[in-house]
This record gives sequence, structure tokens and C-alpha cells, in this order.
Amino acid sequence: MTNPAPDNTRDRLLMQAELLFAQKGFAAVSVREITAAADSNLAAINYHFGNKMNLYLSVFKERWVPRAYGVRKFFKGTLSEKSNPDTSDMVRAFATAFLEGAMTEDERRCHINLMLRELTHPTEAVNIVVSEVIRPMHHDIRELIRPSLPETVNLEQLTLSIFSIISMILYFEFARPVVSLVMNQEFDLQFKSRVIDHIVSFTMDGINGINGIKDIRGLTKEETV
Amino acid sequence: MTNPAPDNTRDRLLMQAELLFAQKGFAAVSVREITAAADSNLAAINYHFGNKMNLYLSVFKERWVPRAYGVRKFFKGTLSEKSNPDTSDMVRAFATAFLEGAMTEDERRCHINLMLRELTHPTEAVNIVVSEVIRPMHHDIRELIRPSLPETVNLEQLTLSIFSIISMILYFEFARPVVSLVMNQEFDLQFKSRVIDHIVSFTMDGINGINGIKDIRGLTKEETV
DNA sequence: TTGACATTCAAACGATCGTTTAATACAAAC
DNA sequence: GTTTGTATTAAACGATCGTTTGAATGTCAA
Repeated sequence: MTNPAPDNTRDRLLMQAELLFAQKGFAAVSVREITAAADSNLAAINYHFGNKMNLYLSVFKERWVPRAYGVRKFFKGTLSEKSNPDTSDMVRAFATAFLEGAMTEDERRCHINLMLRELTHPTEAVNIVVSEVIRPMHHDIRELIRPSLPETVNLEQLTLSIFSIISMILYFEFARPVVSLVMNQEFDLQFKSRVIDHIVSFTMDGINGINGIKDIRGLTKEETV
Repeated sequence: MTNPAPDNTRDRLLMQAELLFAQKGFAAVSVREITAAADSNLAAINYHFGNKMNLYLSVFKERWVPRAYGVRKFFKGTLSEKSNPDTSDMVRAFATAFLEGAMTEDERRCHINLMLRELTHPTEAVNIVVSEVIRPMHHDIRELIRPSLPETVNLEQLTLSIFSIISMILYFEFARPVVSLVMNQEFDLQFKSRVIDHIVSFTMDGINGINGIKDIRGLTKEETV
């Protein structure tokens, strides 16, 4: 998209600010660092956005939210290609939209880091994140999955499951270095694809599904103890 | 434990520094803020720890790691009470050690926030976190669960499953405000207990287990579509 | 009482922070 | 050509940052 430096100062500031805020967090980035990266004058942030905090909020309004819409659109687009998507198709489409499609690698790191910072460390921007993206996304997925579950399904448990799917997606993105360290495994495209497979099978069948073997549950314990 | 203010300056600094670093992050906390909270002189940090970064590392070495050992001990203790623990007992013991036992609420928030900051934003301390805690904990759980799975189990998939369990535990702690917002549900003790139940059943059976109904898998889809 | 050592203290250091100011450049409108 | 308004610039503002200093404590051993 707007990968090459935009020709106007305001957009260049937004772009570089997003990169730096995602990398280091609000407090650890100085306006001098941002304006230098954006090849603009030190006073440019205060001229275009009033102050540093307002620039941070504008990053969410003008860059983060639109990209989140893109992820949602990609998710729905993938699903609409399938004729009769089941639950595992939905989970796969959701994980893929976040971890593979819809964004470049840099955008993804940006996007998820910014989101995580607001989750762990909420500022004013958390209201934007929740009301514009997280809540609608939950609604989407819940209403997609619900028909394929028993009518007696506990709505709270379903919502917690959606949070669990999101937790895995976020974790395997932001904790990449640690996952790589512990598993002694480079986080390349092949591995990422296996991670998505894992998220889908773990979501569908839990730890009993990790071997691709179904209906073995209940047997294993007595056999091996 | 050391909840009331320790009588020596060094420990008071460590305690207040941990609280503040967990709340705001390294860059957002000033040494003046820490020394004021610890009722000590501005120069105390540099006298006792050399500099601010070394204080941060000492927090991990002298407070975070010991508490992590406590969590691990609690986990093993809970398991040893059971005569023949199965996989779900292990997952429950693990989630409980993190989310209910072994720590006060304040300590838990501290502990998980500090860990998360190192996962998202590694400093020197990430080496301590991984080598002293995350890797040994993975080893513990993997070797506990492995015997109750088929011999043909894929070790990579098992490790990814353990990461997934950890991701849920972390998420339901650090994203509490967002979970509460989206579900319109106060994060009280009853709810937390249901969250632990969810983590266990989701880990055991995935989304098909969320209703507490087992062995319905494979039926639901055809019936409702 | 004296000396040695560990700790605390007020004060100041230079550096960097976010923000403001006033002058300047440049375009389109009249 | 003058005016008007927007955008950019260099320079400086006061505040706060992490760190250092040297004097003032308190505490034991000799």
C-alpha cells in the first residue's frame, strides 16, 4: 500500500510513528526520533497533530483501524470462496487472515504489537480497538460458528473459545522469538503454516487432536499407564 | 510474603521497582518515581544497583525467578496430591498455579505483566526468563503429558500445544479489561474459576468440548446444517 | 575516642524530553 | 503585485531524565 514514503509530511509522520510506537511503545519513542525518521522538522508533530499523544491516537484511527477492516474483509472473502464452510474452515480463515494474508510481514508485526500494547497497557486508544474491531470481530465469528454447534451451547463458553483462538494467534505472532528459542526452530513460512495447522486442530479437538488421530480419546490413558 | 515494606532500602527498591516496571514498562518509569515509592533517596538506585537497567535485571533475578519457581512448585505439589493424574488434571493444575494459587492478585499481575513485556519487547532479561523458567516448564509438562499420548505423537505438535495452553493462561490474565468489556462480565472469582474450566475443556477437546458434551463430535455438523 | 566502612542525603551535572515561538518559504486568490 | 493562508524551519523554552558528587550520617572494631 503506502509502503514507499508518502509525499506529504502528515502521512510520513503517521507511518513512521506507527512503526516506532509498535517497536518500542509510546514512552520509549521521542518526537525527535519520529520526525527524523519521517524526514521532517521537529515541530511537525505539534503542527499537524497538536501533541505526541494525539499523534498516537491518530495512528490508531487512520492506520490501525483501516488495516483491521482489511483483515476482516480478507477473512470474509476467504470464507465466501468456500461453498459450505464448516467450523474448521472458519478458524483456518481467521488464523490465515491474521498470520498469512491481508498484510505484509512488517504490517503484521506493527498491527499486532500495537494491539497488544493496548491490551496490556490501555490508553485512550483501547476504546477504539475494542469498539471498532474486537467486538465486531467477536460478533462475526460467534454468529458464524453458532449454527454448527448444538442449540444448547453455552454462549459464554463459545465467547471464551473465541478469545482462546485469538490468544493463540496473538501469541504465536508476538512471542515468535521465544517460540523459536524454545523449539530451536526458525520461524519461516513452512513453520508458520504448520503453526496455523496446529491452531486449527487444537481449536477443533484440543490436545487429543494434535496427532491427527481422532476418536482415540479415552483409550490412550488406560493403555499407557 | 514480603508484602509489608521491607526494612532495608535495597529490598524496598526491588519491590517498588517491580510494581512500577510491571505497570508502566521500563522506559515509562523514572528513577525518581521508584525511589519516592520506596521512601528512599534519589541516589539509592545508583548506589545499590549501579544504574536503572541493572535494577531492572535484578528485579528479574531476585524477584521474578524465585516466584516462578514458586509457581512451578505449586504446580508439582498439586499434581502429587492426585494419585493418578491424567492430562486434564495436569492442565488444570498448571492453569490453577498461574491464575489462582501460588500468588496474590497483585503478585500475579506483576509477574505476568513483566513476563509479557519481555516476550513482546525483549531486553537482556529475556534470557533469564527463557532459560530459567519457560524452557524448564515446557520440559516438565511435555514429559508429564507425553506418556498419556500415543507413542507416534508428533513432538513438535505437543510443544505447540503447550504453547497454546500458555497463550490462553497469559491472555486471560493480561487482557482482563478487554475480556470484561466484550463479555460485559466482571472478572470476579466465580468467573475466573469458569475461565479455568474453559481452558481445561478447550485444551482437552477444543471447541467441541465447550458444552461439556463429549463424544458428540462429528454428529453436530451434519445435524444442524 | 578514634578510625574504617557502609549507607543516606541534598545538590548539581549534562543530556534529552515535549512543546512553543517567530521568522521564513511557497502557493493560490484577488 | 499584493494579500492570504498553509507549511516548514531554526532556535529556544522550561521540565524532567539518569547519573555523579561530596558531605553528612550511622555503626561497629580497635
